[in-house]
Amino acid sequence: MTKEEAIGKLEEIATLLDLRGENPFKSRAYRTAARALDSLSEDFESFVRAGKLDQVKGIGEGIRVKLEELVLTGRSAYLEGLKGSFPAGVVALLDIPGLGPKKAKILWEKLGIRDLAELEAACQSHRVGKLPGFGPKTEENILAGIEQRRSYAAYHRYGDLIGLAEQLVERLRAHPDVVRVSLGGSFRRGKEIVRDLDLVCSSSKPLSVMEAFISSAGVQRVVNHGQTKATVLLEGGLACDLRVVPDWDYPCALLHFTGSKEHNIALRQRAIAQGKKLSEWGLFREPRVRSSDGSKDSAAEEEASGEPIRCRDEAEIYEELGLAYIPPELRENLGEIEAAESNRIPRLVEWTDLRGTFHCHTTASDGHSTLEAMAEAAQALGLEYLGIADHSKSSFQANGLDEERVGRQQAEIRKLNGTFQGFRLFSGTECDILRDGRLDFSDPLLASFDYVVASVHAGFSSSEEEMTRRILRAMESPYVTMLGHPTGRLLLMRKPYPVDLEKIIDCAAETGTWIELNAQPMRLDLDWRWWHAARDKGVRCVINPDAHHARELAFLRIGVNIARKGWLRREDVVNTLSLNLVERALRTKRGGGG
DNA sequence: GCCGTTTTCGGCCCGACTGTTTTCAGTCG
Repeated sequence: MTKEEAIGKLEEIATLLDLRGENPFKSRAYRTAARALDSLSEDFESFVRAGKLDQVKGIGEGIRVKLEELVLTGRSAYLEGLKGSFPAGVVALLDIPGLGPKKAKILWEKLGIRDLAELEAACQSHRVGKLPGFGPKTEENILAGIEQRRSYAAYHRYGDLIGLAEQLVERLRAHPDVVRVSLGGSFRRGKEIVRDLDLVCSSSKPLSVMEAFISSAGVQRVVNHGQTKATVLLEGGLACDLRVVPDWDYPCALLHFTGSKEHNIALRQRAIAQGKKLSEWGLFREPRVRSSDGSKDSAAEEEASGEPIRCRDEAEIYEELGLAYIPPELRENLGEIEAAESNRIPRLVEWTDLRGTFHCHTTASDGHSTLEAMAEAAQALGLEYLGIADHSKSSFQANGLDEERVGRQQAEIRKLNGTFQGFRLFSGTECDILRDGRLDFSDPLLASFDYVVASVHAGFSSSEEEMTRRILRAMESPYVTMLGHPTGRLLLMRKPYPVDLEKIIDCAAETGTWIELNAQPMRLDLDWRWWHAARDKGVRCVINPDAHHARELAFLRIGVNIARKGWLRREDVVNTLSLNLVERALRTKRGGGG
């Protein structure tokens, strides 16, 4: 049993205890224990087998015994007993916003509701609103929550699919009959939300590749498959399409299946204007006029297509159309074709351009890695600096730091900085923007940090005017270096709070406040759609992982993808600056030179 | 269920918001 699996089991126990209405501190103990395991750096299984669990703070006699059973036998009688006391679907009720363990328990006990479908029916027949503690508004909210869940179910977050997507490509690449293979679709374009995965590969033996694909591990169901095309459902219901083409068709197939549709349409129109024809089957010169019934039979189409123009890769197709190469992230028909025409495609920022980052948490607030572990991980990634920005005191739920603990952390950072060579920790804070736009710390305390990330964590229900005023006021502060996750959205979970982003962007440009591109896969906030315009107004972007664990520094890569999608260049991203230059940049807004 | 100690049991993170209720419980961050 891996550590991650054990953590999952502990959390499952905690949830089930909540549902049973047990002492809330008991379930909290299981969650605390799960967090304690998460921070463990040693090899989990040997650690448990060596009987070292009792050294871990947060794991006492009771949980230790259950963990040992889990590791030695792979199961837990206690957990199975808990599971047996509820239908499996009851746990899913907790996914509906506004439904916690107490209400879910009432629904199950009083109305016998066992899953979301039954809950929906009960709300529609107004049986829920009659329960004590429930009312018409709750019924409405539950129905809206179920609807939202349904509409999200078909989508997946980019960040959640990276591992799986890369694995699929590697597996195909290793196949002896595969010549070239790539991901396509919206995933290749770096969209934050994707519906399915598209794979394109070239081979002279498509059947053998197809067979390998549909029988590979992780495929739950084969929806359909022929000689060149297959659709399968992977675990979690994610659909994955594979196209296999002869190698000379590969560039056009990849271009076609990468999209976007709008980009493809624009490219085709351009081809037609040049007396050419572009389709998934290839690029052709002097196409014959299409038959009047507009039929799309592929063989007939190829025959009618005219003389093929051989292109070795996508770049040659663009070249043939008189365009500079357009990176997949930009293929949304949002000006990239015009830019490619006049050779104005920017050199987009790359992961290796990053020299450091800000906005990371440690065990001092709600992070799971220590200051030392974070610094170590940053150096292992080759970064020159790392900014620590734990929560401020108003974020009780996140164990925010008060003035005294801030002082201690700053001292700790100074001490650690004395031990580094060519690396520096910056002392920052993720300071709450309070309801009236004031900051959670006094100016003198804010001045003691190297930088300040200002973020909204509460009062999401303010009107757009209030929220905008609140954030603008915070940005006016000379101590606020950057605005954290500007819209507070959680992809597929929570809508952004209402805020006038144009005003925020203008204010950022005027005050010299950086805007964060929060690279947490759930956030990816500010959205890529705003960055091109923000950049043109002179706003600087800072890509931050919002890491709560040392391994989450890797989120930076996802952030860079989104920055690329937002047309950002190296010079638009502050944390591509070297340590020396970034030190000056951090002082600029405070009037300290730079 | 864990921790720390007043070493045998009490405290465990807190405040705002929503929708219910008519003074507050449940949920959320």
